[in-house]
This record gives sequence, C-alpha cells and structure tokens, in this order.
Amino acid sequence: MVQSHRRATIVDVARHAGVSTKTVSRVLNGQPHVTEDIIRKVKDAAAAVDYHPNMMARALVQRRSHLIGLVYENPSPSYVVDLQKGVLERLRDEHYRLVVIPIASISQHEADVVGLLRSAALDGVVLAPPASDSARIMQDLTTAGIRFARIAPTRLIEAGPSNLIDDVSAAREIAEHVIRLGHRDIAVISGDPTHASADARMQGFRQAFAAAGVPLPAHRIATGYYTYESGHAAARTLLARRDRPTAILAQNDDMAVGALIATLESGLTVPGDLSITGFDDSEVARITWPAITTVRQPVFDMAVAAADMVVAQLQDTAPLMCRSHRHELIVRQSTGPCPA
Amino acid sequence: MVQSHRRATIVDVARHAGVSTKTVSRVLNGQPHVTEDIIRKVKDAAAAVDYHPNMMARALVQRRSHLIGLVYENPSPSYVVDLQKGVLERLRDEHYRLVVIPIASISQHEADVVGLLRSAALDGVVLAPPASDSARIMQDLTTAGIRFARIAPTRLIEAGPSNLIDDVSAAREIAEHVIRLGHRDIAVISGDPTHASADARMQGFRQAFAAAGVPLPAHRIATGYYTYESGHAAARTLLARRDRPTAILAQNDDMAVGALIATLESGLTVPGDLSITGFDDSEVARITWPAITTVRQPVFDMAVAAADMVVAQLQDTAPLMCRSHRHELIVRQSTGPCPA
DNA sequence: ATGAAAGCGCTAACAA
DNA sequence: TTGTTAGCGCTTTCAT
Repeated sequence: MVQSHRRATIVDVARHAGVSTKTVSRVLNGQPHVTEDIIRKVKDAAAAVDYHPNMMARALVQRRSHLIGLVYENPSPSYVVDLQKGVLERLRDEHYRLVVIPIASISQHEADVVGLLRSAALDGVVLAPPASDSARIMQDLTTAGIRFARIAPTRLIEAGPSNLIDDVSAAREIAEHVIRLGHRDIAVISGDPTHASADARMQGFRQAFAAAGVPLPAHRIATGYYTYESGHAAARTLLARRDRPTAILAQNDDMAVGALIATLESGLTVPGDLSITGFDDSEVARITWPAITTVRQPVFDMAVAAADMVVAQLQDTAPLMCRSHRHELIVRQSTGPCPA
Repeated sequence: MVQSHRRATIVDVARHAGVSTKTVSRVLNGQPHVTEDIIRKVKDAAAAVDYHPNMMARALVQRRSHLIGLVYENPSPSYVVDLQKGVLERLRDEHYRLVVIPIASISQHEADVVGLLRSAALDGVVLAPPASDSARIMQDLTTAGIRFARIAPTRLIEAGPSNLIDDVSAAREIAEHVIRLGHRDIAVISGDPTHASADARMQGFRQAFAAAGVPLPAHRIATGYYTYESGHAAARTLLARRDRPTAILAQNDDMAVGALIATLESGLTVPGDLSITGFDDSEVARITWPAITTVRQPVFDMAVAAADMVVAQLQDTAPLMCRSHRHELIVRQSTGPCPA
C-alpha cells in the first residue's frame, strides 16, 4: 500500500523482509537451505507488499515459457473437445498452460506452422492429425528446439514420440460387423483426403470387403471432409441413386450423424432400411436417435499420453517413445440386419 | 551454422551486420529512421544467422505477454467451441495467442481464479458465464491489472466491458411460440443454478406463462446442469408422471437434445406427442432429427466482440463499454401443435 | 540516422 | 545458511 502503482518485485520483498533477493527467490521456489524463521519473514513480507511473481522474467531466465501448444485442424468439434480435455487433464496440476493453435489447412500451411509456434514461445506442442504426419513440421520443430508428441500418426513412426491407434484394424472390424449383418450393398463416406487416417480407414474397409467377397464399386464411395455437412451431402448423393445401398460406413462420427439425418429426412428408417456406422466414438455418436454404432478411438487418452510425453521431455525424464492405444467396436442402434 | 548450439540473438545479428543492437531492434520492429541500405544488411544478417526473436525477452521488457485467456466452465461442448472460435477469429491476425482456462466450478473457486490467471501472465481475458457475473473475479482482475471483457453478464453491467443479450425476452419469445401452438401443459428443464442465465431464462418463461394464464406448478420444473445427461435424466422424470406435459422447454440446446432422445427412447414422437425447445442455437440443435426449435444467442459474435474489447484496451484504444446482441427465434421441427 | 548503456524482474554461480 | 554479482535477450532513453 506504500507502493504507488507499480507491481511489487522481489526487491521490494527483500527490502521489506530485510534479506537479499536471492533468499527471497529461494523461499519462493521452495529451495532448501533456509531457516524456518526466514521463510516466515519472507512470506509475510511477500503478503505485506502484495507480491506476485512476474512470470515473464522467470520465463526469460529459465528459458521456459510453460506454454504447451495443441495443433489441430478443425473438422470435428467433438474430436477437438476430446483432444483439449485430454491435454488439459495432464497439464492440470503441472503449472503448464495450454495454447490452442487451430490451423485452417495444415497441408497448405506446412511451412508456416512452426514459425507460428516459435512466435508464441511454446515449450512444446501436441500434434494432432494431420500435423502429426508432417515430416516438415517435425523437422522444423526439432530445429527450433520445441519438444513435441504426436497423436495418431500413420507414417514415420520413428520420427518422434507417438501415440498409435490401429485405424486399419478398427475399420476392418466395423466393416466386418456390417457384413455379418448380411449387408452386401455397402457405401462408404471417406474422410478428408489430406488426413492419412482416411487412407488407413479405407484400407481396413477394403480388407473386410475383399475377405467377404463384397464389391465396392467407385459409385459407392463418396468423399467427405470429416464434417457434419459433408456427411449429410454425401449421403444424399448416395441415397439418390436407384440402387441405393443398405448400409453406409462413414469414416468419422460427425459424417455419420450427417448421413443419419439425411437418411431420416428422406423418409427412410435407420436401421430398418439403412444401417449407418461412424468412427471415433465421439459424443455426437451417443446423442442421436438411434445412437450410432461406431468404433472407439481413445482420443482423450491419446491426448493425455501425448501431453505426458511432452512434459516428460521438458523435465528431462526419459519420455516414452511410442504407445499403442486400443480401439473397441461399439454396437449401438444404427446398425441392423440387411432388409429383405 | 557457425553457432555451436545456442540460438542467435540480436547481438549476433548486430555483429554479423556490423551495426548496433539498437539498429537491429529498429529494423526488426519496423521503426523509422533507418536507411534502406542498413535495413537490407540487417535482414540478410538475420537470415544468415537464422535469427528468431525471443518472445520472452520481448515480453519482459514490454510488459506484454501477448497472451489472452478464455475463462469458462465446461457444461456444453458446442457452446465452448463457439466461444473459442469467436475469440480466435478476432485474434487471428493480431499476434495474440489464446490460452484456454476451463474452471471446473467457478462458484466454488471464485477466489482462486485470478491467481491462476496471474500465474499465466495473461495480458487480458474474456470472461464467459458464469465468470462474467462474478464481482469478485472482476475486482481481482482490476487489482492485478489484467484487462477483461464479459460475455452475457446479467448483473453489475457497469462493472466492465460487456456483451449483453436479453435472455429474459428470448425466453419469453420461445415460450410464447409454444403457447401459441396451443400447449398448456408445459414443463421446464432449468439450467445450472449457479449460472445467472438460468434465472433470467426462467423469468422469461414465467412472463409468457403469466400473460397467457398458463400454470407452471413446481412438479413441472426439473433442474438440469446445461449438460446432455442432465437433460436426458430430467426428461425421463418429467415424462414418467401420469400427467405428462405436451411440451418441454429446455434452457439450453444440449439439455434439449437429451430430452429429445429420452422422449424418443420412451416411444413417444416429437413433435407429435411432445414438443421440445432448446436455447442458444448451438450446433447440436441442428444435427438432430427432428431438428430443435431454439432461440439463437450469438455466442460466436459475442466472443468476437469481447476479444475485440480486450485488444482495444491493450492498445489503449477507447474500448466499447457495452454492446447488445440480438437473439432470434428459430423454429425447426421439434415443435408442433398441441396434441388433442 | 545510429550507437552506448541502462534496465525489465528474475535466477544461478560463486563467495562469504 | 545467506548475500553479491552477473547475466537471460530485448527495448529504450539519451547522446552523438
């Protein structure tokens, strides 16, 4: 209250407590070799002058901003929310803050991404798809000395700490589920072609189809962009044909919901006339009627693990280099037997 | 490449270019009074030594971290996504970064929030409900010298830059819509009681009911928490009674979706047997079948405006102190005439 | 138009 | 156990 207007610094605290600044620093950082008595005195002084540490000064000298970035594209809101929750969960009691870095189109801005991260003074970043598949970004990150961990990369697994899922098997399994229900006229709504997951999931579908001798002609494949709208539009196209399919496999849940609504709008029933599957098990798949059969990819868990890998590197703990996460087929009400 | 390992600083650039550090700083910040010739030389030198500015040093001396926070509770994912998109939209070309600060329960942690923000070295924050209604938080923010702007506060409007919506009128209008359709047995699912919006919306409902002489007995009011699950549970309770309502007014869209699914699960049709309304017009209200009648609250626009108010304060531009945003009744397929 | 020197607030060596 | 001193990398008076 004596202070006119500027914020109190450790110098003020030191003077008030009658000790040196280094002692104040020691007390404030909980370092050893200080008497109980002095600790008391310093803490009282800090309270008395209303001291609050200046994080920027601390960051400068420690070369640590305590900022972690999350890089993602933005197609699916529920995916992004899961991602954020996971990273935040791990960072909660860690004194790191989360900076969100949505990039409109990573494939188009590969070269600029790390410049952006640099200018934000991030200590580390979690790379969500498709950034997690960019050799260029990982290269630049290494050059810049920014630690990173990857979520669901599909290639160059050795290139950095990775959280893996088996998109191919997951896709195969959900396709097998639909085939087991007797469907043979099956259409696919694929994801954003710039995301490698779209390839992997398609590959899994094809494996199941091939094994069962089910055809997948080109006119049964529609391209989406992992958004609700694109799934809706794709389904309309697929259903407009005279030989409409009896099942649609969407490559994520948002598109599946889009397909579901388009189907219901057209007067068909699900799963009576048409079965629909999603992918990821995001929240949207649970809040529809009928609820959507999907395959759970543990996005939240991967985000927790990825954040953990980043933190480990920053603390010089040996980071886990690679971790696999399990998927799980979740059968709900959007799939049923093939109609006669 | 001569440098062993440490990052290049302006000192390196200065030496390389044969000028002083101040000149380098001037060039890098685009300040006047430098010859074209020198500008060239400095820029070349910067590129040659692979210089990248250290944002923490800059932050320290400028007393600006260039970090903006977004404080929110987490009930509704789509609300949060809209909020984030809005703030990011305004910050996009502004050289500010967004730090997300979800708080589990603001009403329980009021006293700690600003400490958290302080320790994150934020220049400013956008306060979403219910933080935007906390006198304590605003007080602490002012003390800490952190600029802020509020989204949808309901009280103490003068206490800081605010983006207002008229929740009372919006609620009244949507209730009137349902009453006009002939409903008189109407139930309400209210929002989280710690959010002032729940009160305001209830007040609007009551105005409409009173004007039309429609009763609202206590057993027709169920308390939710702005989540899908709470809406689902509340609807189950409301529908379990013998004298079930013919319409349910939910105080946000997530709860309305929960109510919709619960209704469909119980074998009733919407809007045939029961009409349902939401609130906010978030994405979830569009991606159900039937789509949900709601009243649009421009969350995205408010977030853009709030971010703008924060940036304006940081740039010493006179900030707009108060801005009103319009709501709009959006009639979709979840409401229909009262069944006979 | 350019440069020298003094900080911003903090922590880390090194003394005492 | 405690204090002194020297930076971290940048911007900013104030000279020149």
